[in-house]
Amino acid sequence: MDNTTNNGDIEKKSLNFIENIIEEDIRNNKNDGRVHTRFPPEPNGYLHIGHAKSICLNFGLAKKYNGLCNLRFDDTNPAKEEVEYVDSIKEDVHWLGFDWEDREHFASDYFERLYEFAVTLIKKGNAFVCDHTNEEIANYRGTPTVAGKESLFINRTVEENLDLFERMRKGEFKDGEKVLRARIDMSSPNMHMRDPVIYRIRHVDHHRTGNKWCIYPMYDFTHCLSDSIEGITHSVCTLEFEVHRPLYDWFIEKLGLHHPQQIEFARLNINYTVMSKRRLLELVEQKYVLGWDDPRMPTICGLRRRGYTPESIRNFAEKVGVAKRENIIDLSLLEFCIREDLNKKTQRFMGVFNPLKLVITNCPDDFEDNLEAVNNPEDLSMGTRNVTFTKEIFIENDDFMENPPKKYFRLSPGNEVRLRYAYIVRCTDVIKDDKGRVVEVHCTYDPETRGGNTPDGRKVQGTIHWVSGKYAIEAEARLYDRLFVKENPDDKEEGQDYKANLNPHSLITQKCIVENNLKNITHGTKFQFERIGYFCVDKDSNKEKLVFNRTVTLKDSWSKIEKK
RNA sequence: UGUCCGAUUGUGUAAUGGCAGCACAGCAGUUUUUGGUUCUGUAAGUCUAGGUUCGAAUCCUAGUCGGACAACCA
Repeated sequence: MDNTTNNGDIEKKSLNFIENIIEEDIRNNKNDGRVHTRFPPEPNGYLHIGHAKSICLNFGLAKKYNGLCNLRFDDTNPAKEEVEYVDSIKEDVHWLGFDWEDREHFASDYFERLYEFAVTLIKKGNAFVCDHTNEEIANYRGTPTVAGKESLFINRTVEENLDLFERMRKGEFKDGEKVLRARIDMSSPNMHMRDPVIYRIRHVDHHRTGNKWCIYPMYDFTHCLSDSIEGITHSVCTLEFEVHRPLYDWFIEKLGLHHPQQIEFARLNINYTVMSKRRLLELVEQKYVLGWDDPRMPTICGLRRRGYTPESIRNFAEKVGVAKRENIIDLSLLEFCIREDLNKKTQRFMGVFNPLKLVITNCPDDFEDNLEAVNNPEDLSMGTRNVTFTKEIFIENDDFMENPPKKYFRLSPGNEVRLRYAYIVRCTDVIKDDKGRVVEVHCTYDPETRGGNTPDGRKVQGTIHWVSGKYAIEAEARLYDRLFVKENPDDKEEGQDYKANLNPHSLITQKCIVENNLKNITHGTKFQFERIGYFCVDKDSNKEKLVFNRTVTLKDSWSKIEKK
């Protein structure tokens, strides 16, 4: 793709290594220049942001090269798979913004054809039925440095194998009694080529085929053939499948089928979180989090509930790049992507999280003033709203200091501060309780500064947010932070596991008081509390009780200054 | 002590034998009725050793470091 820069030069946008391969294939008219990818999840868990990278890659490649991308469920292990997961996966892929149209496939749809392929392999002498136990097979396989030994059943005749395989299908044998194996090379340095099992007996109902089958094909056999059946051209997967590629190619070649090219890239990792299905499942099952969609989880549904947008995740997937090198992405990049998106899109509101009462002493008790507030300074077309100013208001506790350090721009005794969209006030008195804590601040307001303007041109450094004591409403805020305290959750003491690094403060629930314009806000709405962060309305929210999730804080350069 | 893969600023990612660039993070400023945003500037990198070449991050050799592989999981 060519981009024109400011000075009119044509700049070649750099390609990742997969795009390079594809463009080379197109130049060579391989597959008649067709590009067809697929996203092949196993429905045994919820999708996470690592899958999002793969989804964006596969669908993105198809789109970029005018090709197609299929959604295919790799559902060959009925013991672990459920419809619940199928549904959530479809929902998440759609939510991310991708459409597989009528190309929704299941490996289980191919069971009959896969069976026929296995029969062909047997007939060609490339597969045999083996009676060894699980344990024997493992022992015979050898180790990466020691060659394996051939199965005692490797020399069965084609007829015997055919008969046995058919009887396996008919259910004449118990689980584990027999398997079908590919006949390759027990001394291969690649463990996957040491006569791998391709069919096993499992008398278990499958979520789609019910009790039709009691033998199920293994991944290596199923995946390449499913790709081939669907006419996939580029089969993109993660690095750990690199050693499987010779097997992938072996099945395709032995059966003489359309040959997709498997290409491996490095999976996504992000610091301060975990990304394996096993661990995410563990966090859910052992109740370290509240569910798959807990906003602290790196799952797609968790990020969605947290307030992330599909655009921000797609942009993130773009920014992390695609390569073969192992990588750990800074969480700050993800945060950058969501801030960038929400900054442009969301309406601003004011809310106070740690309230301090502020009384305007020079106005009447029933003073009320409706002030105009800009909804989004980044997008004036989003209009304005009214906020009501009253004699008693609340400000953030942090926005007042009795003995402020240098460079503190907010309220302190004798000093002025601007109340956002309202007036400039000067602190005249501080009321304390018997323990010496500040419980109330008295100010005078300057009526000439309505709207926060300074007609006299005077400079007021600080602007703080506020809510009316009379009109503000209460809400629950759920403040989320990183799930783990360590960048690498595996960085742990001897004898502990990664869960010891769970952040005890990853969720803080607290009350806040917010402007009453938020009263009728609906589930899913995203907005910014000025000077605090981006929030969204949680699904637990209702008319009686508003619940807001903090998606991400605003960048906070004051905290850096403060530390110095 | 096997096979395969990888190694570029703190983190990612480009440069396809010809000026090591971009983003995030950092730092210093600018602008600002959000200590947000914007804009500007700045520091920081080719794992090591040989070789090929006029010229090497790129090609070759050896080493070092990291990862993957020994489910009837995917």
